[in-house]
Amino acid sequence: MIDYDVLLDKFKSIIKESGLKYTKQRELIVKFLYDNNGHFTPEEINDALKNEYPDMTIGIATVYRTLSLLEDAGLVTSISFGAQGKKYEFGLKKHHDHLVCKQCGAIIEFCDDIIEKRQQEIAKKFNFKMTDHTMKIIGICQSCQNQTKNKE
Amino acid sequence: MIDYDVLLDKFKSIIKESGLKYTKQRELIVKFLYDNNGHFTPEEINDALKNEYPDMTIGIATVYRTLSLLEDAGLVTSISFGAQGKKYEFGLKKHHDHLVCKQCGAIIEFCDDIIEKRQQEIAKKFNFKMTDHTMKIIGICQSCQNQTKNKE
DNA sequence: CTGACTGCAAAATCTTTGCAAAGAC
DNA sequence: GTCTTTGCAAAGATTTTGCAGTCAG
Repeated sequence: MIDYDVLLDKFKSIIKESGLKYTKQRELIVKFLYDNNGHFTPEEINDALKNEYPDMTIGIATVYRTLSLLEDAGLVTSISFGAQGKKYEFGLKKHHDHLVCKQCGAIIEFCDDIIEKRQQEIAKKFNFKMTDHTMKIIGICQSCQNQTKNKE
Repeated sequence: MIDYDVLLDKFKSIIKESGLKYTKQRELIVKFLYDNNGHFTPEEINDALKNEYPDMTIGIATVYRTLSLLEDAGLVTSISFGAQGKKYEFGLKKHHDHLVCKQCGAIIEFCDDIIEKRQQEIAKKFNFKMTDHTMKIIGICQSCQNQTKNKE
């Protein structure tokens, strides 16, 4: 996994190159996603930061603006849930896909070389310049399967 | 492709089994998705139906309610676009995945057996009861690539 | 008839925007 | 100092819900 200092440098370069400014808020959001391995809604990120830094006020609008900025820069990626919005995760890890439990919302990550390779072949076949790809396997996770059994 | 009459029968059985009612509005929405091969937002469907049947008033709420019903029944499937909502398509065609152009929003469908098979293996590996899966390859489609070149 | 469905409008979500004050460079 | 960013609150966009009337079975 990329080192936090390296990440910070990368982030600062991107900021600089775009003529943007480096602010505490932006750093905290990057740091949060770096430190917490997982998938978060903008609101969750906002709440967590409020909790962790009670003396700072970070507006939800800033979280949205920053996430959108970070996503453009490729530092975070998002996974969407229809009308129920998006969840964000740190983007500079090895590419991976997701298993999503439609009952409890749990997300399991996995990576599969066969699929990764095949996706590239498909994009090529359609003359598509692939910039990203996502795969979601939707279903019921093991623990939810067990719960359902118990209830019946 | 499944015949419209067969589809209608299927739809009616589902309706009956669930103790629901068969209404003109529901039929029109199913028919629209059957007739129009493509991906539509609830609003697009609503507008199209308003256009096609000017003497009927179909509320947007009904479209949402029906789509959700149809999705549960497996007759339509949806593809999500983050905060920009969902698009729906007719669901009883061969399973397939999507290439999405992030510039013009075009959606190309494709189907790949290698990926389909691999997805099942992965779900099994994680003891996941797969009910559905989606793959999106995001990028720039060929015609948008050409346009960008011309502008430069 | 009875209970489900509909359209409407109001409410609820989630996200974006306008603006004055604050902060980065 | 200048120009971007921020937080707030208000505005937008999308989806859901409550309700009285309507319609299918």
